[in-house]
Amino acid sequence: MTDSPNETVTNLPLFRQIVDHLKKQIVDGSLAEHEGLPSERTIAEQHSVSRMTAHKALEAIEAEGLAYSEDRRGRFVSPPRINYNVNSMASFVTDAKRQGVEIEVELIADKKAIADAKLATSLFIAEGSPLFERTRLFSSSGHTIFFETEFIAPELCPELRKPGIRSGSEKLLGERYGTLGHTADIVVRMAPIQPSDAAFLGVTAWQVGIEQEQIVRKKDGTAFCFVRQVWRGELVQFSAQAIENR
Amino acid sequence: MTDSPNETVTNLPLFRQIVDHLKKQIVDGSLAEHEGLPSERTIAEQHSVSRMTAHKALEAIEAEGLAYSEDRRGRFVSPPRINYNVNSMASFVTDAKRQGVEIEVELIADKKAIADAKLATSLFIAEGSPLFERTRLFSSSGHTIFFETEFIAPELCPELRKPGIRSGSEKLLGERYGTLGHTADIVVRMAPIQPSDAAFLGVTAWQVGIEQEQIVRKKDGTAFCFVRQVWRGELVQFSAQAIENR
DNA sequence: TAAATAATCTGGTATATACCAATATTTGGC
DNA sequence: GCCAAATATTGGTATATACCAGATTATTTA
Repeated sequence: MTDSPNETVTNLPLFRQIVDHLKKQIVDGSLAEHEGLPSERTIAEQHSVSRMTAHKALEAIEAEGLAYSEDRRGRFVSPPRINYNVNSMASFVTDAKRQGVEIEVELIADKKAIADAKLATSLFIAEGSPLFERTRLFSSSGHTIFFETEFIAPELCPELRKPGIRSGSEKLLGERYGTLGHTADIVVRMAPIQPSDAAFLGVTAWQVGIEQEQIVRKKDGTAFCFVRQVWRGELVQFSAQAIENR
Repeated sequence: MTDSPNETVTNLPLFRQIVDHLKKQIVDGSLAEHEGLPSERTIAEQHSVSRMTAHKALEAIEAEGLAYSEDRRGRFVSPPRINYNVNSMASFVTDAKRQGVEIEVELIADKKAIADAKLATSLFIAEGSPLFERTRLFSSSGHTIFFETEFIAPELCPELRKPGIRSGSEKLLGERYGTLGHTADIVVRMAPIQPSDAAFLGVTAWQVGIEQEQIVRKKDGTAFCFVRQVWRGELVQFSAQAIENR
């Protein structure tokens, strides 16, 4: 026993105490979703610490997924996590709806591309093959959640060539491949968000997020589509189901 | 065109340039796995920046999963990511072995516990019910990767009561439930590592990692085991397979 | 009233400095 | 050669200060 009974047994760094203080305000609801947090300078003054310490505290709050920052605008309370079931090909959008979260989808790119080494390997096509590249941004109440870039090999699915497919980009994920998509190999990893990706999300570059890659296959096992998603990591949790000896 | 042709088009913050410099050294192999990086003070001197800037750069390198830090010892090059297939109940250990990574398992706790609210809900048992709690630490070449705490409800699986089960803790994951475990509901999310968990992993508290929760079920669907894992996020990637209309 | 301008606020970055406590290393004594 | 004490090194934290450039708001001007 080195601590005397009446002194608090914290031993926490200073900025951690500020984190706990802010956390309380967020979880007890005195700060609403998307409501602005006090600025770094205000917090520094309130807690009589330097601005750098306040900065560290707010950074930590972000890491916990309780708030997000917008460069030179301020910091705001994060909405709760959304669950994403990676095992189901069902639409994330309808999935979210079931959780009471309305998702907006915005098409931000729809162009032709050519397969680089990675895409070529993933889709078993030649490097340089033509592809459709389509990027969509998913958000909720104006707050970006993730974006997704699909690379579709038209040579592998003439079904998608017919008119309407490119204009159907507003469609929900679950409907996008019609009866074409059957299985998908998914990889999820934690990674810092690259500047170009951060621009899409309206997020500070290099902050840690979640990267997801999918290879979508037809019923016969042919890969025809490569999907890459970049998520604000604190906004989502992934669920899956394991089965023995699959 | 605001940039003149002969000036580098970086526009990167100072610490980012240091990150890139270190990154190069790591990826081209001039720094081996688990080899020590230069200290913050050395880097500060080498690049003529303040120590805080060097600190930020090294923090960023860690966030990218290229290095890890040990408090007051130094920073070291991270080993490459390990893949973990969440869809298969197969052993992570044998899975890793197939990738050429040898895993050491250490039992760090094996005791009786009682169900709190969350465990009670997950396992459909009464709050306060007795449980077996077992914690194991998984590492590779002495480098911790994750730990796992299992909560097993003995009332739900008398099979596990017989002698041998508690002593079998060195067994591989895939063998642990014998033919008992059949499916598992898995949730994966990014979260800062709490101090108590960080202690297990030998990692700085609050740094972002990956939390996994499993509810393991028998063939009849009865949940009998709750598993919680905490990973060094940069060390792993999760793979899964999605199937349409499962 | 509407548009242009100025002042203020914001987070991001950077420096120089300082102290702490755990860890490594060197040194000294036997 | 071995062990203990002194020293150096390390990452973590904290402060005070400063500048930048975009965002927001207030003010002035046409």
